[in-house]
Amino acid sequence: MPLTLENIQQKFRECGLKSTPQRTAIYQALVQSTAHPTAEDLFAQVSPTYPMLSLNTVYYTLSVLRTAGLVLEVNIGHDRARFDANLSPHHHVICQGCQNILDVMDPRLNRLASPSGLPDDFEISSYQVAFRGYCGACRKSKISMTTSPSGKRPVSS
Amino acid sequence: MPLTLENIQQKFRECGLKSTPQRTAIYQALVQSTAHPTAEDLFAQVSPTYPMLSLNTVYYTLSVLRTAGLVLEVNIGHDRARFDANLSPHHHVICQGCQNILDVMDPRLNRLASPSGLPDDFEISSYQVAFRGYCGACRKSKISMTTSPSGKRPVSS
DNA sequence: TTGCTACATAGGAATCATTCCTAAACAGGA
DNA sequence: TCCTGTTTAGGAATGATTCCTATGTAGCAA
Ligand SMILES: [Mn+2]
Ligand SMILES: [Mn+2]
Ligand SMILES: [Zn+2]
Ligand SMILES: [Zn+2]
Repeated sequence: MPLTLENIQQKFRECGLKSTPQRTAIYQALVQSTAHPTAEDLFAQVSPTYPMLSLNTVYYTLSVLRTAGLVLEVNIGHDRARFDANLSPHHHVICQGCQNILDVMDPRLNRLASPSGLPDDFEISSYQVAFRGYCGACRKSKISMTTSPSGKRPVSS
Repeated sequence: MPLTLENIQQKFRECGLKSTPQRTAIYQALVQSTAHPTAEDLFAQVSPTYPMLSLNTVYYTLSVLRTAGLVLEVNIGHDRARFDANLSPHHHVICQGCQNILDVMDPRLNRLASPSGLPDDFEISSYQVAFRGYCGACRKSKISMTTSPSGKRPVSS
């Protein structure tokens, strides 16, 4: 099933969500992306089509979609919140240079045994593996960046 | 080796760090804790002994210790930064009720194979597994908390 | 022991992502 | 078509973290 407008609107109806142009555009932009964008990324992408769009609405919409279970908040580190409409179980790798986040679909990671050594009454409901490293582009430019501890984004897809 | 003052001061010297009362107290508080405290947690703990201590100094000290490799920033989610002086490789579980973070020392988790499906030029340098769930105390009180999406901390320490 | 100097501290202001507040617009059902 | 509860936009508020800067001081050398 491709992501036609009717498809999105039906998904909203199934979740009991009103279907508005802004909400549809924000969700569609997120579904089409594999970059795990921030609220501001989505705002920048949808804004040209809806010049009246408020960043506030993006935040509100994302919280609604998250509550409905259509969107996941994928935060690696404690910087800006990043979002993911890919609901299939998977993990992530973040480039410490450009901060780009890639999906890691390796099915072995979805079978990790419950960890030992926890209190008996602690109940694990989920887990996420966050890999860190450097992408090819950032590895090449890493030599010249001895000063700043956190690099800028050279390539952002 | 217990954590005497001389021990801490020697460790600072080995890293080329000046040894000040504030710095020593902050690091000592972090070493003694297993709670992965925030900067403000540490400020609250050290403040009574050093009433002139600035929260700013806590942030600066933590960044210095992190750069020196004596302290790790353990951020699960993108909320406040939390710190860890436990340098042995391990992972974490966070209670979604009280936000307490526990260490997960299961050695199996330190042997995960490099994930498949990544671009060839991506170089993984580390990874961290973050488990989520509910501790015993929060499970018991979860029934009465249908309204607030993120609960308060019932037990902290 | 004394003096120098680079680093550390404290306090205030600035930053910035996110949330709160509120009035107007509107989607969806009656 | 009308009503009502939701959604939106915009402005203000919040709060963690960083920036700026003057003063203090640890560690080294004379
Ligand atoms: Mn993803
Ligand atoms: Mn830990
Ligand atoms: Zn990169
Ligand atoms: Zn708990």
